[in-house]
Order: sequence, then C-alpha cells, then structure tokens
Amino acid sequence: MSYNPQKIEAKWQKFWKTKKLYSVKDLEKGRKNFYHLVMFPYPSGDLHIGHWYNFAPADVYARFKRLQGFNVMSPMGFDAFGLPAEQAAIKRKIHPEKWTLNNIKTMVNQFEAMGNIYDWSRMIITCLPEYYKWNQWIFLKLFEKGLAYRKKAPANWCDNCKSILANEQAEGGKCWRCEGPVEQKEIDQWLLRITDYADRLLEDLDSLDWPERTKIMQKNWIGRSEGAEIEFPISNSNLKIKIFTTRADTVPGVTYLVVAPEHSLIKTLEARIRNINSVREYLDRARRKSELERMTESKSKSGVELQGITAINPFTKKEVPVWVSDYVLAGYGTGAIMAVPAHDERDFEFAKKFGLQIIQVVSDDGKSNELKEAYTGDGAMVNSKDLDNLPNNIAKDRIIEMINGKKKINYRFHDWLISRQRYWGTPIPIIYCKKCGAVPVPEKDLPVLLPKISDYTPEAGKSPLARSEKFVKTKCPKCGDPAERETDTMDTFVDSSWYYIRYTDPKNSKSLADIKKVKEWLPVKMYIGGAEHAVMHLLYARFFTKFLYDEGLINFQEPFLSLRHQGIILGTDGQKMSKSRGNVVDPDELVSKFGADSVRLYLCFMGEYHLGGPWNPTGILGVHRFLNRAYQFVGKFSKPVSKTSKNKEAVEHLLHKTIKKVGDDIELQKFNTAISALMVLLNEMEKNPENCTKEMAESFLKLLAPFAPHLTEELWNNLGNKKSIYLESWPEYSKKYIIDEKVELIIQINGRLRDKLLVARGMQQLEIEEMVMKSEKIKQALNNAKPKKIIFVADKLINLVV
RNA sequence: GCUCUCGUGGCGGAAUUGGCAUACGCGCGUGGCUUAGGACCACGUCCCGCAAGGGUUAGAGGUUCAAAUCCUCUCGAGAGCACCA
Repeated sequence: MSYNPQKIEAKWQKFWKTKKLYSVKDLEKGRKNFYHLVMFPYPSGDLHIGHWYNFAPADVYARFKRLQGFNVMSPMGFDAFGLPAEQAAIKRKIHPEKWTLNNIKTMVNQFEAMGNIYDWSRMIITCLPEYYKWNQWIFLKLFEKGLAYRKKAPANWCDNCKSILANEQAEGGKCWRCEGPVEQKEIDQWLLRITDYADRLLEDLDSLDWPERTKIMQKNWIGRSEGAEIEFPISNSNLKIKIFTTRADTVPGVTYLVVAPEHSLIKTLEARIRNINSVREYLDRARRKSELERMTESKSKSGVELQGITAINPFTKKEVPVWVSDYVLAGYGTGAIMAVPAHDERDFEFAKKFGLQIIQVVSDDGKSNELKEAYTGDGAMVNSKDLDNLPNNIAKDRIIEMINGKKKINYRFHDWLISRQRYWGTPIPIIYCKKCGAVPVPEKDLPVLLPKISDYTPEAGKSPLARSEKFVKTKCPKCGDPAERETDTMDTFVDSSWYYIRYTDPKNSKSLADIKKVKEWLPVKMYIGGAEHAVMHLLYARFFTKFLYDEGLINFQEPFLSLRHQGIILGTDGQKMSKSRGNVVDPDELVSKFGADSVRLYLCFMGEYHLGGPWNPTGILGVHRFLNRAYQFVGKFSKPVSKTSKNKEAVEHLLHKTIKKVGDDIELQKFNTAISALMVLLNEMEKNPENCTKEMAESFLKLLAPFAPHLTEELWNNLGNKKSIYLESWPEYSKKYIIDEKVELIIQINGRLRDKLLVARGMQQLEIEEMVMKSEKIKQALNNAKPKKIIFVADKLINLVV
C-alpha cells in the first residue's frame, strides 16, 4: 500500500466539513475555552508560501490545544478594505468589491486545502456593510467622547498612493506600502486621540506575554519623556519662545535657541528679521527637502541666524541669539529648543560649525575643562553661580522652580490620523452643515453605505467620493438644512483594531458583539502574526480595546495575552521572494506533489518559527519520506498482530519521553525539535516492530496529529477507530518511564572525556569512584597519577583532576 | 552613527541552560533492490591520522575541575532606532 496524499486529503477535508468538526460552540460542558488567533490576511489573490508559513504552523498549535482538551476557537476572515484592491481594480477595470470577493473565494478554497481547523461559520469580511457599520459606530462613540476630532495640520502625504498616512505608516520618511517618499501637506483630517491613552498603553505592556523586542518597540514608539517647559523671553518684545527640555539643569549653559523652519515665530517677527531674505531662502530649501533627505543629511547640520532677534536666558539673564534649523523638528515638543552645546551632541556640532559659544555647566570632576565633545553624563554644576558644586540632578528641579518652568511629560507619538482620501474604505459618518458644523450621523442611520461609483481613480487631496453628488448631498440630521457628507474614508487599520471581538459574535446586528460571548472568549489567549505590525496594528488594537473597555462594552483591557511572531520565508537564493526575482515558491505545486501534510510538516521542521529563512527545495523530501514511513509502519497494526512483544520496555520509555518532549516543544512553538523527536521515535519503532503495540502506534498518531491532520485521520481510521482523532485527547506520559533506572555517567580526567559508565540512578560518589578506578581506560589515562580533586555530579559525571 | 540579537559540518539546524558538541533532516559516497520515480533498504559522512590519539562551535584572550553556553576585545550578519531636545 502506498501513501497517496491527494486521495487522503480530499477525503478528510470533506469529512471534517460534513461532520462540522470545527464549528465551535460558545460553551462546551467540561471544556475550557481557548481563543487562538492568527492575524487575518489581506485578500490579495492567491495564498503564497508566506501565508502557509503564517497559518499552517499556527494551526499546529491550535490543534494541539484542542487535543489537550480545550474548546478551541480558531477563526479566519479577511482584512478586505484597502489600497491594493483599488489599484488592481483600476488596472483590470473591475470593481474593487468584485475583485476582493473573488479573491476571498479562491483563498477560502486554498485555506481548506491547507487542512486548518478554522470555523468558517465565523468568517469576517471587513468590506461588507454588516462589518463596517460597527467601524462607524465606534467612530461615533469616539466622537461623542471627544476622542475623534478634525484638524487642519501638516500630514504625511504619499504621492504614489495619493493619500495621507499615519505617522506609524510613514516611518523613516517612506510610505509603509509603496516605500515612496513621504512629503508634508496641509490638509483637513480626522484624528483619534490615542495619546490620551499613552500612559496606560505603556504601563500595561508589562503584564503581557509578548516578545520583549516588540514591547520595546512600542515603548520607544510612544516615547514618553519627563521634562519641563521653559519660556525664553524675546528681547524688546512681550513674546516668549517656549521650549521643552529634559535637561533643565543645563539652562545656565544655554547659549542660543533654535526654532524649526515651520515655527510660527518666524512669521510673527518677520519685520524684525534683518536677514529675512536669506532666512526665507533657507525655509524654502528645507521645505523642498523630503523627510528622507532631512534624515540622511543629518550628519552635517545647516541653519541660519535670525538676525535682529535675541532671547534672554532666564537663568543668566544674558542675551542669546536665535537660529532656525531643520535639525529641530516641528512635530515634537514645542518646535523650538534651547541649545546647550556643552552637553548635547547635536548642539555641540551645530555650535562648532557656526562658531557659537560653548559653556560647560555640568562636570564629572567639578572643574570646567576644554570640551572636545559634548558631555552628556551627570556631575556637579559649574559656571552656575549659587548652584556650583550641586549635583546636576538636584539642580534640575531647583532651576525649574527659579525660572518658572513647568514640569511636563512629552510623547514622541502623535494622535492617530485616520482620514484617507480614497474610495475603498469605510465612509466616515459625519455630515457638514453650514449652521451646525460637523454633525455625527445618527446611530439609526448607520451604516453610511459606501456608494457604488464607477470612477475611483484618486485625485490629489480629495476622495473620489467627493465626485458623487448623490453621496455628498444630504440633509443635516440636526436642522434639516441641505448639508454635505464627509467624503474621506477610514484608515483600514480601524477595521483590524477590533475584529478579534467580532469573531465571537460575527452576525450580531444589534451590537458589535454580545457581552456574554465576549466574556466567554476574550481576551485572545494566543495571537500569532508578523513582527512588522509591532507599532501599527498591535498598538491601535490595544488603544481600541482600552476605549471599548472604558465604554463598558467589553470586560478586558488588553486584547492579546500572548503574542508570537513568525519569521519570513525567503527564496532559495536567500532573497525576499518576488515575482521579478523569479524566486517564488508555489505552495499549490508542492501540495499536488507531496500533499498538504508534507508542506505543513516541512514548514514546521525547517527551523525556528520566529526566524523563518530561505526555502530549501529538497528539504521537503525528508519530511515526506518520514510521513511515508509512518504510513507504512502504522499500517502494519491495522491487522491483528501477535501479542508476543517481548521487550516493549525500551520503546515504552522512548515513547513517554517523546510524549513529554513533543508537548513541551509545541507549547513553546519549537516545532522543529518536536518533529525531530517524532522522527527519532519512529526510527526506533521501525527497528523493533516486534516490541511495539497498537497502543503505541495510536499514541504516535496523536502526537503527529497536529502536524499532519489528514494522514493521521486516515491511519487512525485504518486502525479501526470510527470517530475523528481530534475527539481524542493528548496522550499522557508517566514519570516512571521518563526517568531511566540506569544512567550513563561520564568519566572525565581534567575535564576531558575518557570513559563512560552505566550505573544505577542515584548511585553514590564512593561507590562510583571505586568502579572508575577499575576501568582499564582510566588506569591507562591516569598513568599512576593520583587525583588531586574529584568533582562529582550525581547521575551525570565524575571528573578526576590530576 | 547608536542599541539589541546572533555567528555551530557542504546546507537547514540540535545541545536538559556551564557537564558526551554536531541530535533530526537535506545533500553527498558505497552497496543492494528495482525495468527509472524526486521510489525503497543497508552502511558511511566535522577535520588530521593506518591506528592509538589529537584538534574543532567566526577570531584572540580570560574565568572555571569543566565553556558553543559566562566576561573582554576584534571581525561578520540580522533586526530596531536614527536629529525626539
């Protein structure tokens, strides 16, 4: 009999479907609920091998949990709004909805071929009104609480995508989607006040079982810093320049101020700036520079002095010049800084270049020295009048008080900008009325349907929806006057910020989810997805969860208790897979050659899950051979076998050790070593089939079941079992088999292996020493030398030091 | 530039966390069995050496009875941050 995966897999996929084996009830007697979730995919067309890597090993974990006795919910859906649908639609001249829903159909079929445990009755598609209605509903709640607001401000603009981006999506001056350069553009936009939640978002990180790296990234992104706001009066004027600093102790060393090119002061004091022409020229140049250029040119600083304008150092009362430079960011703090060249590297560099004064005020040896570089450490105050010799950390608070500074906490991140000037997204449910202003659409009128229009090509700064008169023209819900709808749509990250809640109650038309079901399932126990979402999706989702908690709609404050990242599969050449490189691995082809079980198994076996790595085209042969051998071996037990197994002890020991190892490893998502343990077990059983029993073969199948669901169902059935193997439970190991009675003890001389000894567990040192001295090898190696010292580790080793 | 993580055969990778380095698999070699398929089976496969033995975890040094694992430096790779005042 030969292993025919194609036949077996189709058969069992049908079986699972007709038996509804994976549709999950909200409550099952005697079983604990376990919510297992993988980040839902974008419906891009076909499942590629990267998708397989995200979903198949994650499914191994879910199946393992199910076998352990949990009532596992593992739902799947599609993050269906977004730019690529529009772009594909424009290119192919079909409606984005049609394109998206077609893709979803294909992908659902491909998912079924993967043999996953998904409960398709809970599927979510975010571009359908039944889903995005609740985006709008949540938006209105945020609006009601003042957490959604409209503002005209410079925003990140990607000219390729013709859209505004959130800061999280414009990292490093590049668009997260197309990698094109990001420019600044003034535009009216909707923002969500995520910064109100900054401290909670920071504090609650500690309680999460997340990769440390990811937590650090979120911490850095939020970027909390404690400091003070200090005002510097402008000479001969009532105006003041407000700055933010974390080093108030260095105020005595402030020798100039710098404002960002966008700072309002320049315009206000235009008339007094003597060199206004060269200042304007500088501002022009700075504006033309893209964010990217500003960063790459960060090495050499540029700037112009605002001649005719000086400020007063509030500590020394001395006049200091004011400069404009693009090394100061408009978006952080107040857009202006106090410069302390002696104690800040950037200021030092700037001062050196433009010949500005450098005054040391903190010193590690209490003396004022010639500085070759900025001194950023702690020390005692110098050149600071009465404060001299005081530790700088104490001087800090003293100075803030003396100069009427205000303690302040600043955050690096900004409010979340959600307006998108695009068609394929959730309409923002706001109506503009000349009399009443921005009026929320009443709840009863939700959803505001996305109209079917025929021309959704983007236009700079304006949503395609603005061209649909039918959509735009409406009546003010408050006063009934003619009014206009908001035409921007929401960032698709809004959709994914709460979808995990919707899975618990996906068809609810009365609320986003029934609180009873929410309590039954949430928070998510295990969440799996790419590390690239560390500061986007994962931060937004945490924010939404906290908001919905505050609204009393859910009973938990963190959505994902445990988080794991998968790695990325690279092409055979070690490069990122792409069609242009021609190094794309086609999973469908592999499935038709080797079967889905082999593909699943190989993806788990190829290395550490969170690392990924290059694809090895012959590697899959190894696991395929293994499955084939398992098929042949277990097949032997489908007929009654003689019960003469004489020496099953040895195999029994190994089996129990394997049960422990495979369970422990899957729990840690170390799938590769779990599989290698299964291989070792099968190798051993194959060598001694006469010492194996049917029960052993059954245990082996259960251990293999999470990895190779189709094959194990087939073999389980062949052994005479009528019900699915997934209605069984994970085998238990007994301690007596885990601990061997005899252990192999290593004998070392000076730390080098010389001999081995098989001894009873727990044997004492003296007894062992005696045995060691009788060993020929040891006698020879010792060559009559007497051990000076003997190190003994029970059941492990004895080391003779000569 | 800064921070973090990591460097183990021809390749993917193991190593109970300081205690037998190279498990498991790929590839390769030899032989067998097959009328060929990316099949299967057996044996071998870190380096030097006929052997006894010796050497080996990027490189150099250190701590220790004992180091892939801990410390220091150098080199290399990956990730994150990159004017955040």
